[in-house]
Amino acid sequence: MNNIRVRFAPSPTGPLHIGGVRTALYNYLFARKYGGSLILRIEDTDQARFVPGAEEYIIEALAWLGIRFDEGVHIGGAHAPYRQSDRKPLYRQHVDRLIADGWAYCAFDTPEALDARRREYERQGKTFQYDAATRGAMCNSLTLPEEEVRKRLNDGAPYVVRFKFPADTQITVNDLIRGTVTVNSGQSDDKVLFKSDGMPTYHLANVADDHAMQISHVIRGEEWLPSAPLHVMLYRALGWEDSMPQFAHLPLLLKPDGNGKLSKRDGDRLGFPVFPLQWRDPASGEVSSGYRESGYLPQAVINMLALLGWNPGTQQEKFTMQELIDLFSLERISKAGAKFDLKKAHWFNHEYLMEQPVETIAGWFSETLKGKNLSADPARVARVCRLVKERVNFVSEIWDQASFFFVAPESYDPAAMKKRWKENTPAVMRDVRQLLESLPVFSGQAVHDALQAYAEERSLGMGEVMIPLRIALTGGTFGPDLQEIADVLGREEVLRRTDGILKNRE
RNA sequence: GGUCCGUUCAUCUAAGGGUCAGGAUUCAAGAUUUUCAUUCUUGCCAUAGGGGUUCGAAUCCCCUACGGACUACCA
Repeated sequence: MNNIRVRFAPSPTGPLHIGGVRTALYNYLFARKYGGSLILRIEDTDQARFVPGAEEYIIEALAWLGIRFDEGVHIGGAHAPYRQSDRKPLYRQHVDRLIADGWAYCAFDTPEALDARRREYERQGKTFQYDAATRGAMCNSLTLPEEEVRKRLNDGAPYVVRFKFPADTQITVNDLIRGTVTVNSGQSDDKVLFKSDGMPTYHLANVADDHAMQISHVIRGEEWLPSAPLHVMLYRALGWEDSMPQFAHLPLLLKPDGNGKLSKRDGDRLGFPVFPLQWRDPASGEVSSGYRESGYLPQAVINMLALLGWNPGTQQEKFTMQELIDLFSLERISKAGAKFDLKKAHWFNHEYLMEQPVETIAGWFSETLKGKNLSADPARVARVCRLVKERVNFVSEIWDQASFFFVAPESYDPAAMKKRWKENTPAVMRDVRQLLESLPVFSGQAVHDALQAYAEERSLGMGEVMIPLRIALTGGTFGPDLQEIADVLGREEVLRRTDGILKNRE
């Protein structure tokens, strides 16, 4: 119907981090909003950094978050293959054409030679750059005699292909978020397009594939802005300028503490996951936590990420995926980097947790119980969840709030005892015990009424009666309505715990 | 070092020349409650600095400062 085609093109060098997830999300929202297509392309041109399992991880993580693709390495499509290593033969022709047209050349300098050259410049306080000014002094097809070049190529000598950046032209990149960015070509070095291992570099592969896959908009992180002029030049050199995609460079996600862009290594150092899913590094065995395993709901992660660098201009803060799709626009993406806000992430999760049916929450909490070798009637678990859910941000916190429903307290909060367990309390508790035992019908309401009557009769504050009982039942001064607690626990257990605390204080 | 990008409360951000600079999160206080939490109410807190342009600037321009990205045969 229309020609909006965008892609998310991660490199399988490890787990995706939330910055990457946000890039994927924005691409997804943009595609959906305009009825376009989203493509998942795997950019694995660096064989040395390939990490097994990373591709599967990326697919699973995005699926968990509800980001769906129309074409991609995992589902195929009209432009398959979608993995760059599988597209290897396709790149060679572009390189050959660039060389033939004088846009690129072969360079035979060894990594060691380049290193030496860089060090030499450094000694003189300068920075070496392989460009129009220096390429004439290097070992390449521009400086070597034609015959020598042919000989080296025939002999299979290792070489790379470099882009021949013009010495002095203005290159303009039109960015949908930042406006016009102009740089002089003289600032750029002759980037390697084709490596000695026969694989293209990111720059060539990216441009070639975006063109082949008819990508209309390149929405990617700001770290790519400096190389965007090269990409523009590449489109021009390959004769594709007319169908060049539009660029939108997203602001970076920053570390919440100090400075700098959020990176994979920040991991759990800062108290929040940087990965959508838990990741176990296959080489080191090191485990990094994920949002999913930490108890975040995918909707919360999506909502939080969507607002890190974008907003609809209204005061609405909570959005369904469909609302995000309807509201999204590239124009409303901010230019400055955004710091991750842990507290707000918690708040979002709380909000979405509250929206879940109690049965769902109870289902999750049952797993926690199972893990502790506790079993309970589903109706009872659901009831407990209903009582405590508003007090937590994560399902994992329910246990902290509700363990006493399943296990009698083994100790009593010293601070609470000090403050609330008075001299006359044991006597009061013995009366309370008596009262509850003789209740004709035991219910939360009955307990409440009986204690209220007792307090009035003895001219005691409700707190003097209720709080010690609360401590007896829960171990501290926290938790939901005491009447509800008593009701769930039942007479037998309430009496047992009352005895328990009295015995403990003797 | 060089090139490019950026800069509104602690954090995410709104206000695209004229508003008491708004909202959310956090934090604090109050109310409520038998506890804690929730909830409700209130409060604290910002246009980096300096120059212009203009009747008028958070908004446009310049300089400075600060921050960031990039500067590999990595993406």
